[in-house]
Amino acid sequence: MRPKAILHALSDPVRAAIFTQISGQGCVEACSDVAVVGDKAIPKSSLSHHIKVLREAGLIRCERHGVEMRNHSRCSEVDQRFPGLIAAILGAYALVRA
Amino acid sequence: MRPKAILHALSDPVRAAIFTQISGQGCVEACSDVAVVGDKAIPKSSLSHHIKVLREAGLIRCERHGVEMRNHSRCSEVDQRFPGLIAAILGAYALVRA
DNA sequence: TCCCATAGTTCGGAATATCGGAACTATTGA
DNA sequence: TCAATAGTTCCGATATTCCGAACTATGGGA
Repeated sequence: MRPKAILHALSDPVRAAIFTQISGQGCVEACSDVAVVGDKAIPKSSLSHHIKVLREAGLIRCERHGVEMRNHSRCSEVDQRFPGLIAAILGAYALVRA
Repeated sequence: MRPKAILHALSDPVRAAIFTQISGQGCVEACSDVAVVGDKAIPKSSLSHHIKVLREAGLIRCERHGVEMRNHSRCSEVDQRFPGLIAAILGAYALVRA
């Protein structure tokens, strides 16, 4: 869980949106067919890649539950290690979107 | 000045170190020959590129003074727009280095 | 004025990363 | 065992990164 990987992961607006969604909803994200993030259609192979990047950055944890994968935010763990980092980043994106 | 560009710029530890150095010293950075950032030697073409990325992200401002270029941190302007962002990022790197 | 030295940028090619369609694997239910 | 759904891996096209070499810009002499 290094800053480099976290920043790289969240420097992509699509991944930031995915992470926001995972953090907000507590979990889940279907890769099947085409998923929609924000208002953009993402092919499942790309989504799978994005989720891998988020996982390897330590931002989310993935568990297989039967046929589907559940993605959980590791927000609190990251925040414990790097206080305020995630809030500042997601806050910055939110400011732009507003 | 978008979060995407800022995060991308600072997701490179070398650029984060350059930015920290510029923020700390107020300015300056010689591209001539080979510069040293942290304890790593950086060819001047790479350094020039890094500085361009920082500039285009809105993190620094560059002024030519005679033959040399002076780089100033735009930290306070960025902080006004995205409160806490830079502090959180540089803080995260500092935690790792410590 | 002309040339040199120094600071920095741009070019170009090799290495590397990204995106997304197609094929593949994994799991469950019938 | 087969079908359906969820997700991963492969691979080719495209874009990015890195860095040496060539180039540009500025100032200071002779």
